[in-house]
Amino acid sequence: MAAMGRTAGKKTRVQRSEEVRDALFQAAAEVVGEYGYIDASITRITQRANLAQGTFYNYFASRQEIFDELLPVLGAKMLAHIRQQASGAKTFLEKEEQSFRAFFSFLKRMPYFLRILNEAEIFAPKAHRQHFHNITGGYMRFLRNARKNGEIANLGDEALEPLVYMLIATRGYLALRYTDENGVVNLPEEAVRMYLQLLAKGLLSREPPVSAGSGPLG
Amino acid sequence: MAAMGRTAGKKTRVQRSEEVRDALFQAAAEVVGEYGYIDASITRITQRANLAQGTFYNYFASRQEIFDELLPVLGAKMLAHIRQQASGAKTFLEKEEQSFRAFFSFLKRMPYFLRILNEAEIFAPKAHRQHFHNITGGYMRFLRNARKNGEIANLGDEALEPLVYMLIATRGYLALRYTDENGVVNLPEEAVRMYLQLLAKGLLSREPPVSAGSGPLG
Amino acid sequence: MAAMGRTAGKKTRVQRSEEVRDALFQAAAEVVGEYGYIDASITRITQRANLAQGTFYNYFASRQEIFDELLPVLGAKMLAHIRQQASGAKTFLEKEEQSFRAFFSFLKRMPYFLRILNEAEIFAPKAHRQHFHNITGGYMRFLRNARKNGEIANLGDEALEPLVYMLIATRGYLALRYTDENGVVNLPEEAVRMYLQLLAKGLLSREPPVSAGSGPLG
Amino acid sequence: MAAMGRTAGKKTRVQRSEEVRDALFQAAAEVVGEYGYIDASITRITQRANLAQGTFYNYFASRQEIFDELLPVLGAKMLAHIRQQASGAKTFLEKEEQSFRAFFSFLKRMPYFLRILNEAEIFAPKAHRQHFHNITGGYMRFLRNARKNGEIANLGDEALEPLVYMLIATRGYLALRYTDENGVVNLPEEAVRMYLQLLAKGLLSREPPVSAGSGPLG
DNA sequence: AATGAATGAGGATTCATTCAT
DNA sequence: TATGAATGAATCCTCATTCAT
Repeated sequence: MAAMGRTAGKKTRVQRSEEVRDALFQAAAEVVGEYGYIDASITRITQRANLAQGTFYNYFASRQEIFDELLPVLGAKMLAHIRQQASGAKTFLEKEEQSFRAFFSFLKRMPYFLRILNEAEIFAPKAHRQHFHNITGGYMRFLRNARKNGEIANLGDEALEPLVYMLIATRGYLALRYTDENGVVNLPEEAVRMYLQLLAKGLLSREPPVSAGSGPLG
Repeated sequence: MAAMGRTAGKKTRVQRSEEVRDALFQAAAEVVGEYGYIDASITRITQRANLAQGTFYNYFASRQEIFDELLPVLGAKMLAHIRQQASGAKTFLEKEEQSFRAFFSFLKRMPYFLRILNEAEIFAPKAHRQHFHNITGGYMRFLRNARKNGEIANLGDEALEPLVYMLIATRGYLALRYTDENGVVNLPEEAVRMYLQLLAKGLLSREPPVSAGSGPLG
Repeated sequence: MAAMGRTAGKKTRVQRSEEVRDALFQAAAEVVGEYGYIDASITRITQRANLAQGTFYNYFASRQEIFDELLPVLGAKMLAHIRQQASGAKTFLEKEEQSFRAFFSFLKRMPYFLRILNEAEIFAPKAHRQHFHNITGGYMRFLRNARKNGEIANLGDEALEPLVYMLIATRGYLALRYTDENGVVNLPEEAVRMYLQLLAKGLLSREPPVSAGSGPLG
Repeated sequence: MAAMGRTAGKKTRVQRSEEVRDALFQAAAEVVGEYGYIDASITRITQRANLAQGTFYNYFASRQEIFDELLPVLGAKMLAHIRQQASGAKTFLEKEEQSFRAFFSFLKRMPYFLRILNEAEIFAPKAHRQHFHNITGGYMRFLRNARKNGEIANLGDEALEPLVYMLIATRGYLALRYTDENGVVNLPEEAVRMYLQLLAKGLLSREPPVSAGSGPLG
């Protein structure tokens, strides 16, 4: 009995501890998503978690520490979501489309992720670098594979890397562009089509041009 | 002669005033470039400009005011630079290349611009929106023109807009990627080629694929 | 017992909190009394209370907030004191005398009250208005009562109101007049007599005048 | 001719100097009247006078200096006005009435005076003391005279002095009471009557009282 | 482990005053 | 003498972090 009680107690204690930590984490994610890192004060975070200020420091050494944890944890969830969504795709383009769409469906489910991701570059640069490393690494592997399979042009790794950045950049900016004031993202189909067409065929028409005007920012 | 003297004297007064304002502006740009908006304190800015703290408030009503001025002013310089660099290009692709390269050569000349631009989204959101509006507007016009001339595929405006975001996003992320710890940007030629190839032909090989592996983030 | 202990512990926590708040309040009252609102900086107040500056903001949202609290709290004490002192009086004139004297004996006990009261008109206008409202309201009721009882002349409320202002004004100015450089008030008996005589009989002699000189400010 | 010119020039210069000084003084009076001493910044004062900030210090050694000058100068004007208005009165009570009314008619003409007067106690205490000394001195002489003439009761100077304070206090508070939010004073006739009745006969009814209620602030 | 009060460094801003022109 | 820019001291307030209970 006593043993059981102790065991149960210990378990409960660890569990409880994890629950508190999770509550803080979740609160931090929401608060950062709503107010941005800059206004994500310990007060706000602990209030949202229904805890006292001091409790925070039983679980995280500093404000920065929880900031640095946000992106890795949520980024992993994002990757898992995307993988799962894209798992059924066959061809290179199909996979691209599925994972492209999955990124946006993830944002729909976790509206605060976009802000956490964007602002991390400034407020959690280390975490941001790490996240990018993960993302680009995975993407590189995917492209190398497609290259090996002859699905995409035979490009060197030096070309593939900037390409990866382009594709990731694209997702981020489009998300920003199509997020409304309530933080809800709504990607138009045209954008998906355009993205895929760019990948598939580029932009140029097959017809000879008529004449040239001014430049892109001209 | 007396008139000249007076004029000269008055000019000097106004001139000095402008010089001080410019010094503050320049100091702010550098400090924000180095430390980010968040750590760009009035103390730092005025110290760098060799002025007393109070002097700042003779020229700007608040810290936010100078923050809000940074991007518009420097953004205009960027546009001027790009236009000038791309002025000789003839075809759509040439213009894209020139202005693409010009963006990076501008960053070489003004290393602090990138950080000012990136962080403005958070710290000077109004200015950032305006800047984006300018940039995307110009880009749209350019693409419409190319479309009219038959240089690019006949896409609707609903497709053009996401495209613009993709292209701008690309520049920003590549700049980030190829900026070293000293803030110096160094874009490899491979990246330029890749960018242009994507625009010109897309990614797909003309050969039939062998098989498909995992997805892009897989 | 455990319950008692817990209760006691909790009490102590709350108690200490109240002690600190009181210490800040008391310090603020003294500092304002000595230096005036304008020079009652947070630094001075917290130093006098032996607390860190930041502690102030755990108890008051702003400097103005504590300023706004000074008069209501001390004003209530003044009223309590006066009521208590005047409780034994029977006739209208006795009551007037007792409460008149009580005002000054209160100032003896709380030398800083006078300055807090006077300057509140400028630095805590809302509180000052409220205080005046309280005071004049009570005075009006008192006078109406005396009127009903036939103790004083049968005057309309339109006459009573300015009268109330006259009587209150009198107290304030006499306090000012008879406060020395150390902030100690010392009302001469002659002043009390004069005050009561004015109320009782007015100024005029019952003899016919000889002749008239210049005016009051002549 | 040259001599005349020089003389004229010199005169003009002195005149001009005085004009500027007056303009600053007038501006200060208005600004203090509108915003209070605390918000009467050099910037505001000089702006209202259409002069540069620095010009102020050619005429006054400090902000405090002009503050200290406000009340003496305007106070003298007030006295002159009252004397003039009350010059025709014959009896003690007539003189009181006339000068009482004159105080309020002066405030009508110079709405900013009341605030300057009231706040001077805090922001120009020396000037305020001096002003009070002047006022009370004149009032004392007036009362002594009336006493000598047998117009008022035969009171000692020790009684007369508090009396003076009561009467002056009365004016100040009634002015405050009957000034509307636009700074316009409007004294009801009832207040004048009450004031004069108090002086003439006091408050008490000639009838025996019925019973006694609570005290004045009870 | 939870609490929440105490701390104090740090930063923006104001404004009287100085001073070179 | 008029100007107005430069100065820097002074002050309120915020908030991450510490620590006693």
